[in-house]
Amino acid sequence: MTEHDLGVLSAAAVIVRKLPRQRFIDEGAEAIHFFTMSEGTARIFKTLADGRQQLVSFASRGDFLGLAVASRYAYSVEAIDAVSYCRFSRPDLRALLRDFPDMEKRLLEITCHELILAQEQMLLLGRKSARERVASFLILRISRSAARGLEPTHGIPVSLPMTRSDIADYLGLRIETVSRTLSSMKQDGLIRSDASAHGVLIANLAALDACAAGA
Amino acid sequence: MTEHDLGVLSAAAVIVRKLPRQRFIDEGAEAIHFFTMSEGTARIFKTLADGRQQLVSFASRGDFLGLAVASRYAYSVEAIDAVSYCRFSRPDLRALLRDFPDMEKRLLEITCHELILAQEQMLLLGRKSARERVASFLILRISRSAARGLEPTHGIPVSLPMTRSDIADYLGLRIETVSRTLSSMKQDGLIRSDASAHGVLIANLAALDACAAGA
DNA sequence: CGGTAACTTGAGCCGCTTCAATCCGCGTGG
DNA sequence: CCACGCGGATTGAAGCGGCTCAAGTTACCG
Repeated sequence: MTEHDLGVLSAAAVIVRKLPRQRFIDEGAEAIHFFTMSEGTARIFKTLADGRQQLVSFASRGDFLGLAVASRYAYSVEAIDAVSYCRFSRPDLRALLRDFPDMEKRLLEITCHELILAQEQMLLLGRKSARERVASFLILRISRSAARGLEPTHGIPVSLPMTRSDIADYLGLRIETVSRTLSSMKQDGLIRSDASAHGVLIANLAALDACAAGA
Repeated sequence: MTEHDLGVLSAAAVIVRKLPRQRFIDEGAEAIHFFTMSEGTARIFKTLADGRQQLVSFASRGDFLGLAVASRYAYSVEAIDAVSYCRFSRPDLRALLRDFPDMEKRLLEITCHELILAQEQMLLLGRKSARERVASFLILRISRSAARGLEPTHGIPVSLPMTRSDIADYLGLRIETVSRTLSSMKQDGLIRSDASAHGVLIANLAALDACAAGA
């Protein structure tokens, strides 16, 4: 979603702020609203009866939430850090799509792109080993991390603002496995520690890439 | 996709037939065409370098193939049984969308629905046990199997036209695990054998449902 | 500094995979 | 009509990758 679209949308929408851990979409609830993220990061996830969770994706600025063909939300969404978003009703969305026909095309493009990402994630969840999953995740995160003044001597910086628990729920692993895998990758010189646990430096991108691809 | 849409599309398209095992979309190839399935069943899948496969979905009559935001196909597609489909070029699709504006809305709806299915599958692949996966799969197949003259005394018939290998690749398991799980479900009275390996009868839907939901 | 939540590390276990041996169904040809 | 062959399915035994349970360690915040 472009900055221009966001502008148009926010004019018709209510702006809402949420603190970390607050939930603002509930899987199975009546789908009344649509949302576009304008600040922060949120976790989109599904839950099984006994509490097992699968994180379907991370949402950040520009992402579209509240997707539902039937009248109920297909997933829950919680703020990871401080989040703000635009909220608008289904009738308002319909009006917007009428007034800005290009937006429908864009919406289709976005949804197709999400579907492709979802399929890539199915490959990861169904067929990749723990190490391959973590490698894939780190590579995915490169684009999300501002590469300001990159210094190849130390490695490509990757920020991991979410907890290990979020990463584990995203990769279909347990937190211990994520932690162990990161340690083992440090051992093998693939990555290096950044300050704190919420960031790493990629020391050997080629090797990490090969690992992510399943080689 | 409705029968009416299929009619409109087939008027502008080339109709092609494929025999079992023939591939007609190649992951990574230039995405020149779009496709709509008109007969048979196909496997949509992604592949890793060493041959591991993840089946992303089964395609049958009315399903839309060739999705690609970038210019390359995101997955491969192969015929499972005898398949026929309509093929048309991207410019033709654009013309169709111009001439039938409602089709874009429908395309968006279809894609949203696929995305929701994909997310459900992520939950399955990331968090469900083998038994829960097979239970989920059988329940999913109920709707695909014509429930002609259902006889609750013998169980709800479910047809499994694909091989165990396809099921395994869809569920992120090995064929041996699928086979063992089905046997164990028979043992436990959840399902019964139909004639041949390509069909079962669901004997205890409630229990199977509970299992699929992770209870 | 104290307390808590997040992260790391270790040891043992379990579910799924791997490897291997049948078994079954079906089409083919003698 | 039956023997044969072949691909798919089933079953068995052993191994291993990721999970579970548990004990530290570190980072963060009052």
